[in-house]
Amino acid sequence: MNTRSQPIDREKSYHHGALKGALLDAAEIVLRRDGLEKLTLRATAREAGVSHAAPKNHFDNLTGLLSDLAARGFERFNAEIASPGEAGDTQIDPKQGLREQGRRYVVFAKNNPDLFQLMFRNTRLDYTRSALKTASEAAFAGLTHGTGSASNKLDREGAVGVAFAWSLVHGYAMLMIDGQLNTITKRMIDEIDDMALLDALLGGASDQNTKKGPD
Amino acid sequence: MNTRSQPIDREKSYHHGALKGALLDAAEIVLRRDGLEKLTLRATAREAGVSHAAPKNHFDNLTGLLSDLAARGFERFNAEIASPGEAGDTQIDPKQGLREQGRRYVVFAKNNPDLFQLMFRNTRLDYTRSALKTASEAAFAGLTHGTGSASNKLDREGAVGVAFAWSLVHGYAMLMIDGQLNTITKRMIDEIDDMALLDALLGGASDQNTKKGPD
DNA sequence: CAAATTATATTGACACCGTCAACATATTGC
DNA sequence: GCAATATGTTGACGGTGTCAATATAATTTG
Repeated sequence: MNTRSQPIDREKSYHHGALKGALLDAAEIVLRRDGLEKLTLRATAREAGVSHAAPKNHFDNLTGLLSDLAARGFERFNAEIASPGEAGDTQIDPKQGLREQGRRYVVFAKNNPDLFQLMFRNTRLDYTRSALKTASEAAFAGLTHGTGSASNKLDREGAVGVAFAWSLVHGYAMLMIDGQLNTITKRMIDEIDDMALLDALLGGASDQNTKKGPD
Repeated sequence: MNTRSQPIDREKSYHHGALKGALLDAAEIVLRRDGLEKLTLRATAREAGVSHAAPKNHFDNLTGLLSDLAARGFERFNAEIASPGEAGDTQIDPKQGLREQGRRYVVFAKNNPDLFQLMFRNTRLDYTRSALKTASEAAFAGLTHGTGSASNKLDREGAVGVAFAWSLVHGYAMLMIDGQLNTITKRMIDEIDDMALLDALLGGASDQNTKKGPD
């Protein structure tokens, strides 16, 4: 209770200060530690050390919390997916860039499986919420940009290209997360890593000894 | 509802007769009518007209009910996906057959979105349950068979082929179900149907006037 | 500076959920 | 007919989201 200097010291103050951010942090912890199923309003409040109804003031309801958390996810997603060559626009090979972007897509899903499912699973998400709306739209715009269709309008060929690339990596990520990909890798003569299979799948014949798996 | 001549008259009998099947039927109704989120043990029992704890005798817990329901889904899935040319083995063109199988995959997802998500979403499913185990294994075997890799063991090329085709259609189905595909179709100059886009995506240049949509 | 107002957090209640134990009833085997 | 078993019901528990009522902090206002 030694509150001094700063406006509030937290710890034991009735008011928490910036609770919204703290709740999102707490939700992220719960999501990563206990999984998407256990991510509840009350668990989040518990993790943040506040009462069970405190989140209502900041998120209205569960959908609000999940949506804002998904928005955070899309921001990270954007930062990680956007090819470094996109900012500087110094691409060596457009096809190679697309492969790299697809690889990052799957890596993100592998490293953040619960967050990934939260972001792309429709249920309990409100895409009209400003935070989620802007972040997700930026993500989708980035995807179309990555396939070469920079314009806002897509012709038939461009749409097919985007849908093709997106479906491929998204399906791979989902099958991988849900464990169904094992039904393939387990039947292989010489089992290989998830990411190695992805490289073989994306690369055509990019690299032969794709035995690396830097998670 | 006027069942007679049968062993029990239902309606008001304490024992229900074949409750397990009736519960699965009820669960299917709830799933289709109220969605996967609302599919609960109690809602199923309510729909079947029995007490809230009745399902426990037949399914142990919620996982049991969902798993058995998913098993039913995989059986229907198998019946619908397996190409008619597979039994008779009278395929015109293997590539054409694969396209047709992929199309059926997406059509199944479109017609049974909640069931599809139940089947392929890992959470709350127990794949070691005999019913689900056999049905799902049959489904996965059918998929590998469809891509030409009939053997139980997959070489590198075969595995890549299966993973490629599966990821493509699975991703498309998921993006379609979750509504994210709209971000593509809405940006198209001339908007087209989900299935038309799929045809263009799968077919390469199979058919030009793919405007049919027999749902 | 004190009072009024607003913002924020707590408490308690409600209906729903899955799950379990205790009980009641029907079916089956002897 | 009676015991044993299978099946269904009832009631309880702790968990959940959500809401209304309350309490407290922060801010504005006079």
